[in-house]
Amino acid sequence: MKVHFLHKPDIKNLENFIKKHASDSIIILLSRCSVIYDGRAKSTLNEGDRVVMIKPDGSLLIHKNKKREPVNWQPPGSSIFYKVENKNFIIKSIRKKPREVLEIIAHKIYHACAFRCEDYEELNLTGSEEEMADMIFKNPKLIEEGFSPLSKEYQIPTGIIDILGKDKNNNWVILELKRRRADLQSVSQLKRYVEYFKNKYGEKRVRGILVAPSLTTGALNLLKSENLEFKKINPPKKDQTLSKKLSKKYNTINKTAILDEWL
Amino acid sequence: MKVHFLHKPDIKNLENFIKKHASDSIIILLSRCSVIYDGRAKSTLNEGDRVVMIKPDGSLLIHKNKKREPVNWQPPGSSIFYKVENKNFIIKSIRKKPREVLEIIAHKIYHACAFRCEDYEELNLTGSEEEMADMIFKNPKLIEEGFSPLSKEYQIPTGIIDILGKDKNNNWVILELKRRRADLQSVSQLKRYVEYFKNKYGEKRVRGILVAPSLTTGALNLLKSENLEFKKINPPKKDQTLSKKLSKKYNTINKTAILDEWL
DNA sequence: TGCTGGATATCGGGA
DNA sequence: TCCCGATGTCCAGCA
Repeated sequence: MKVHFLHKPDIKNLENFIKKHASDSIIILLSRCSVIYDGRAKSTLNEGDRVVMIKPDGSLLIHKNKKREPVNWQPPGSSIFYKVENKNFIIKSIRKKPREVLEIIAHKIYHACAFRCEDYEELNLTGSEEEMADMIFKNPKLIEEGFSPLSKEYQIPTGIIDILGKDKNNNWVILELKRRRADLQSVSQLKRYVEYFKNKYGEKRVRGILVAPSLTTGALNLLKSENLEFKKINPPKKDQTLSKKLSKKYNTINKTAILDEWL
Repeated sequence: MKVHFLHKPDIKNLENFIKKHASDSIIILLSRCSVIYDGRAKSTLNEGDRVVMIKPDGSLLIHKNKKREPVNWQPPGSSIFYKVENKNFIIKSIRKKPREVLEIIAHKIYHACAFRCEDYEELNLTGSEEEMADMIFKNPKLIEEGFSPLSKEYQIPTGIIDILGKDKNNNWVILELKRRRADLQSVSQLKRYVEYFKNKYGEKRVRGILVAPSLTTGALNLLKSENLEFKKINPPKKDQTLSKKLSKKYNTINKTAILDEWL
């Protein structure tokens, strides 16, 4: 059985339900609850309806009816404790380092599910900064004619340079890559690396280039005033399909047709 | 009725179920699905068991059985479409700006819930950077004797200064606050602000102080070499309780006793 | 709407 | 473990 559930459970049944399933299933509780958190910060949340999700890896999420972010949470590795007290179902999650304690006082449980979630597939993502770096390494003249990349992820005391290389005049070139619009922090980062290299090799032999699809106005101004450069490059997106097994299974789905119908 | 649910629903029933509830309820689907995303980046996720959560504000989350983060998602404001095709239930979420499209191909739906989630309470959080700023404004000698804060969130072309003030010798003092261990980026940020002020008011009349509970080694080295300063301060945590109504309702719960029992 | 920086950020990689 | 930076970061506040 993939899914077990209790509708409007008796609180004693709920306790057994969680005891039975929490180790290998995602537990979802539709509940009316209050929440107390104390750790890196500290918070309270008064009584309201929320979705509580507890994963077998110790992650815990409490979701309101809005936003992408959980209102309270614990990261993987946290330990779960629970008990019944005064007709409330109380869940406590403890993270050891840093020490953080989260307590859910569930006044009502409307519905509980346990989902034995079998998943052997990982996300295949394309369009990352790393892929920009690979592309530039394979095709350095995307930056400029005569550019030679020498090192990726080159470590210096003030950080990690995305790509270090030399230009056709043998100047050092430091690239800072951003997959999205670059901002002031991106420029600061590049400047920090360039300054270290200038201290080491002399003012006139080090160039810094910010590589990104675009720049904020503030970033552009700072870049200019610091004599740093900008090269517009978009992160590459590889072609992707779902696995063959899948395409076969559902080969009558015509994605273009779906799109036409919807858009 | 707070909660409606379908166990092993017929796909046609599911369609009606979602049509009926999606506008005012959180929809949770325990499903076996594949996911395609294309937007700022692009991804595929092959068939596996996942929890899908759709909120009335358009947020959409797809959770695997591990980690705090959803494997795929859409932020609030996205539009949901759905339909049945080849015995699959297909959900499409479209975000307009930036344009991002997410498609869930649900091969099986094990269980579906709709939760009319009524929640009028907001999170009360303490221990933020903003509260550090308030504390320093009220009690400036936490920084040093004779420090006078003049402005909070002071905007300059290269960013926003947390606290701008003067010391007892009438030097400008720029504070950069961090609620947690400060790193290289924190130092760069402070340095960026200090450099703007030095250009404006002269080298010797501007000090920069990083205010945080601690520093990484790299941050400390950079701070020293740039003649910036460090002041160790922890973010304050206010006393908090759940609302009176609540404490009254559950006044027999003794939190200390709970802690003793558990820890 | 764009810009800026905080966040209980989370997460992964490297030393 | 600490350090460092990416993230489809999300999100609020402000000009």
